[in-house]
Amino acid sequence: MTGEAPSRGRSATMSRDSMDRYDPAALEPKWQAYWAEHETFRATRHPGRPKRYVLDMFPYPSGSGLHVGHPEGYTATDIVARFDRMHGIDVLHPMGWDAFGLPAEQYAIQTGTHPSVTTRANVATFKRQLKMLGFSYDWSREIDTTDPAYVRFTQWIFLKLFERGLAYQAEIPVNWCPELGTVLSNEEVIDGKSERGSHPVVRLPLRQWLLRITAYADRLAEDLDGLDWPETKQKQRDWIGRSEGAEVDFPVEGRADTLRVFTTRPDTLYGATYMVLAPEHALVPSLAQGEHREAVLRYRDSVATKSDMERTALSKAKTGVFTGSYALHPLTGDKLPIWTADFVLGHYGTGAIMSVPAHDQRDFEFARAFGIPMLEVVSADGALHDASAWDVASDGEGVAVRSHFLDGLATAEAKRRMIDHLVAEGIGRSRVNYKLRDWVFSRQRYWGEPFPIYFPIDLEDPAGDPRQGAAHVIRYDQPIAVAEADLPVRLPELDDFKPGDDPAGPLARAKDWRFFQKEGRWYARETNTMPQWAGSCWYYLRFTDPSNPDAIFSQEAYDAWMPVDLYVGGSEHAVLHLLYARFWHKALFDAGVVKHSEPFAKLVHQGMILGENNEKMSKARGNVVNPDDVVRAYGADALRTYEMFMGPLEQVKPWQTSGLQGVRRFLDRVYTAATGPLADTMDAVTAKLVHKTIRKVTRDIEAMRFNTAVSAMIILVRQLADCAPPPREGVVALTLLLSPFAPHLCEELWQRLGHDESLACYPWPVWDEALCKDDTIELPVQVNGKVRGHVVVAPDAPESEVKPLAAAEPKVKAHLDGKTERKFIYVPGKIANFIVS
RNA sequence: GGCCCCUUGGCGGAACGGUAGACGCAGGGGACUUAAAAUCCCUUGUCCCGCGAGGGACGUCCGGGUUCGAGUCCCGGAGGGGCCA
Repeated sequence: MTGEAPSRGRSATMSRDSMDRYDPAALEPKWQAYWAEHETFRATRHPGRPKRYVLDMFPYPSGSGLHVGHPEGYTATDIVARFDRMHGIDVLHPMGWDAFGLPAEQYAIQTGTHPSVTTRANVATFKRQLKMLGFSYDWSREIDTTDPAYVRFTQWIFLKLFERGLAYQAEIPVNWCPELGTVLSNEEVIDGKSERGSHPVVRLPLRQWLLRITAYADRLAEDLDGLDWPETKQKQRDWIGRSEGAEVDFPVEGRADTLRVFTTRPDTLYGATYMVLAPEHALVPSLAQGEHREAVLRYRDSVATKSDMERTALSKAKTGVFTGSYALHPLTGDKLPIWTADFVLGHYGTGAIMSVPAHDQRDFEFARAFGIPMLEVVSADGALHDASAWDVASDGEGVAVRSHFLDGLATAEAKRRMIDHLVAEGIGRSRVNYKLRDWVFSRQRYWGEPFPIYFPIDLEDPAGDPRQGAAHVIRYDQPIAVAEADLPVRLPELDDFKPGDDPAGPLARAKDWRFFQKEGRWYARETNTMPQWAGSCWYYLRFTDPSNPDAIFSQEAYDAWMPVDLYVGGSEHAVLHLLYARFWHKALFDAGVVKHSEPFAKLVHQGMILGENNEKMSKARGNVVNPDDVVRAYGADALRTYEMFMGPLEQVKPWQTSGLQGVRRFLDRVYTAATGPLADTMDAVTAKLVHKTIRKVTRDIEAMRFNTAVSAMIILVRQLADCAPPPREGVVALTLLLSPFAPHLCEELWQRLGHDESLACYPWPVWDEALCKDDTIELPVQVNGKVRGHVVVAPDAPESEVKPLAAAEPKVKAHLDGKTERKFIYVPGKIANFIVS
């Protein structure tokens, strides 16, 4: 029977086959409809049951729809969610849309289509595709960050940050992208170009909203320790970039000014031979003296367009200009020339450094380039050397030399003593510096959350109407929070979404929206909008109570589901989204809104799926695989199972349609085996394999090793099909084991096996440990570490039994003859090894 | 330049320090078929010896080390990738 395979010819003449065969195109919609109708995956808490919150990073619904990379992580979480439900766990597994963002707005600018229209259409496509793949989301919890009901609480959180002094305005040099008409965060600028679209970016001072993430720098770094996260933790630590050191004040010769520098090596202070200011440092123009002035200013202007990366690359030739001024060494009184150079950044530390060329590579190269002397003050061996003879700086630790009261001290101790001395003299202090900077939070765009902030207006003519263009001054220094009851502040309708040259952004053109009168006084709304990160900073919280009309969520809902137990998404969000979300969560924790200090207990990054040619999938490379096509040709279950079978979840791996074909063949075999006649008894060998497979698949899913779980099931179905007919018990077990991977197929088989209800909450099969044990094994026998033969013994056979057997095995014996035994190693169940000579 | 990760057949990948290459793909051979597709079965790391059964050597990027035993642990190097500069 099983040998009589169903015919599945491609040609029309053969398609009249009436035999029962696996037809995902019919099966999959059937079960999707069943799940929707029965609300199979509605998340509800049952008293006394454990809970699990299994979360995907929700997508930006782009115009091009899902690509095969999306279902990778989504399938992994879906398997975990389904597996947990079958273990009697209450599961929250939601999905939503991170729907604000530039592409919809760019499209609006080009076509005049309102971004909300584009967004709605894109969401519909994404939702259709996700449903097509059979993910067990609780769709009643779907959220959309652009929904005013959601925006209301994004704004509410902003007000919490504002109240707590964590949101503030500043006139700061920002990354202005004229092409996009907006300011970009440092993270969004790559190589002096916008991350999106690669447009040039220049630095301009603009009024911006900033979030004081630096106030949380230490906690963001320290609390990583308790999280079950991958290397991402180290990336975040590096990004925060905590460094301990000292601030030192250097008087400027002949002036009242002081140059304050930050250094991680206060122990090298006696080795400082010159000073460097960032070209944008406030004192640069006034320090540029006499004949140097013009060159300094010209140099400063030439640097304005360079990116931080270009400026600080170690490999690049050092440039810089002498200002003509001198600082005085705070301990020796020596004159130190003050230079300006682009390798010093205005926004790191104090924007000024003391240069110790003997012990810092950049300082070393700079000093070399400009003939500045260098002085060794840290010696690896305690002896004195001539630094000017070196090829590279010596930036390691050692013993202080030529440093007066520090001489002979090891670096760590020398740092401490120097800081004590600076404090005593009142010329310096211990200081922690961070690479992390406050988060530029405003964008000059339309399609984002409006700020719930407005400002008073001073009118020249008290009777004037600013909407009509009456002369006025907006008092940006007096921001006022919109009352909670008035949230959300909705976006005005516009028909022109272009950013224009006005850094106030397109909302500034909606005059009726922007200006309003209250108790006789005119006010102006903030016209900036929030960046796309805002909505994704807290969506996991809203999923616990997505349609609560009164509050961000109820305490019961929060307690029911938080924290997120498993969070899966791409590693491209390792520092941005994941750091921002943790920051908001901690601020909400301090505000008493949430009860956990961290939102995401366990994090996993799925690896990217490359095109069949091993390159990143992209339209330009023409190697994009469309899930719609795959599902049409092979079925959603085959796509899901294949993506899990490709290799370890975290790994980058290339798509292979032939591999997908192989998985489809596997599903065909399962269908064929399960839908034919079944036997009510099972032989011992098959029973053993069934139980071993249950154990392996269970453990593999728990460890998220989905690829090896699939491989175990492939082996099992072969064994079952070899039985004629296949044993019912084995087929039942396989159906349950495979169901998280191929849920449609397995629901169908489950029904055919005589069940009226979905298997979604049917208890997961359990294995009999006794049945998993082998009675005998083929124990490999080595001679001097090389396998020479095998003996069949019990796994736990004693050495006294194994050794004579092994020695007598002919092939082993041949290698033992004439040799003297030195040692015998026996690891029961693993190996026997004769050491002879 | 720094930090981190990776490197196993023709390909994707398996392997608590214990028989390297499970499973899948691709390849070869066969069954079924008028033929093809589909399906099923066998086979497939490299080299050497042997008609054959079989036997042997080599083999997890390279060089060292630890160990009875190393793909796995340690040190050094090369190549690739990620993040940061």
